[in-house]
Amino acid sequence: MNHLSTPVLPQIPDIVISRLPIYLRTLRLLKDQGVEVTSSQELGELLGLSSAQIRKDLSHFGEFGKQGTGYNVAYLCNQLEKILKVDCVWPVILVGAGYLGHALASYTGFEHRGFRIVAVFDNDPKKVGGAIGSIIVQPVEAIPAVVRQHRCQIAIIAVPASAAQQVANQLIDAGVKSILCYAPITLTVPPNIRVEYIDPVIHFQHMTFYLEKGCIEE
Amino acid sequence: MNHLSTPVLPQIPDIVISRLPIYLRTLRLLKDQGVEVTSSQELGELLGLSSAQIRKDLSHFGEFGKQGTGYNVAYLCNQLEKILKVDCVWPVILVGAGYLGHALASYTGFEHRGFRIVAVFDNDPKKVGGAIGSIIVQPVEAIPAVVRQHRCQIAIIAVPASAAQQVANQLIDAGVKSILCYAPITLTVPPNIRVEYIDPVIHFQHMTFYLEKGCIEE
DNA sequence: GATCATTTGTGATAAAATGATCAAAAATAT
DNA sequence: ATATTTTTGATCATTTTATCACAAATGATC
Repeated sequence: MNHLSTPVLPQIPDIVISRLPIYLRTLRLLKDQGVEVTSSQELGELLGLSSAQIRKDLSHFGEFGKQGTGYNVAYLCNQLEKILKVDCVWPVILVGAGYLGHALASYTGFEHRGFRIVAVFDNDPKKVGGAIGSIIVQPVEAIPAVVRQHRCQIAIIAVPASAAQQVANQLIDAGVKSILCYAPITLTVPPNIRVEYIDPVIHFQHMTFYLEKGCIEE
Repeated sequence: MNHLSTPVLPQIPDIVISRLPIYLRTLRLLKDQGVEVTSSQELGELLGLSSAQIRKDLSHFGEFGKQGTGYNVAYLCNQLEKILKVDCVWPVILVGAGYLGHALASYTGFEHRGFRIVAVFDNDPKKVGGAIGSIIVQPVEAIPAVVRQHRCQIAIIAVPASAAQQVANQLIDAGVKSILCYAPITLTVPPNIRVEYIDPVIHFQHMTFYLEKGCIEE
């Protein structure tokens, strides 16, 4: 192998990617407020970040600003949406029709940010066939067909921790590539599958480290 | 000021703190499975982290393991719970009694991990007075009294983005020190207030960067 | 049109986090 | 008893991330 022939493609740090959606969220807010131009400094103040950080993050993808002026809000929104590939609507499936599943399936804020829950699954026969808004809850056995039909790459797991790993396996078998897991458990998945987690207790326990101890009991 | 007199207290990196709850979550799982001893390597494999990382993180707080053996699961759980101050139950208040608020208030998984939702608030008169499990929804005006009564330092915001900043202000005025915000917005708060955020769309948009584009429309 | 105040994008620098290595200790096998 | 294996905690090296600082560009002001 000739190392000279290996192309050095500029690998963008994941930590940079993880900040882009935050930038986009705030830029959309500014846009909705009618703000036409902003600066890395203003954005930084809104987000609690340094202006240099924001400029450097954006510089990985191109030059979006104008010296002396700043950034055109609508243009930068558009560019970030393209970079993140959310200039479209992605189909998402949801497993788990408990309270949390209901809350997620009923949430109207996904669509305009690039996502739509297209199907809900549960293994409880009492829940299957029930409706959440316009979506009918299906049995988990229907997952593969629905994933294929919608070419769905993203799934949400909103089942109890005890069932989460098995559900994850079924989703991966069906072809899902990314999972957002609300179950308080770390999933074991192949390296090509991306999992992100939402567990409020993790955040609480992070907070309490910095708080003065103030307990009810125990 | 004499700089020699300034004690160099070992400041523990926040990124280390943020991993401890993950360790604890998995250790509790092992404990529940009857596992008595584990190693940094086993834990690392379960969590997708290097063993060195786990050992170094723990070394900030003391020596919890035994060479050649590893870590006693129950003991390490106990120590982590002390470090994170979750060897007790913290009162938490919740603002927002929509679908999400319902899901959070009904969730039974908080208590054994150190947290209890003690009150729910909403500004919608149609929701005030209603019951979620054993908790009666109160008007937001009652926040200060309840915070004082329970010495509550932690709050959850589960209201629409448009109301979140105002709710945050009310919570901070009432004495809350840490906020878990489910509204898709970055809050502006004084430097002594800690805010953490949960927004599934941020995770989705992070995922799509790495996926092959596959859209429904737009 | 010259001057001044802003603001970007970036190379250089500093700081932080991670990973590799290893002696010492403990348990197990021989 | 001795050798072997395992595993920690510490140190050192490397990589990654964040910050600094400034030339160049832009628009506003005089």
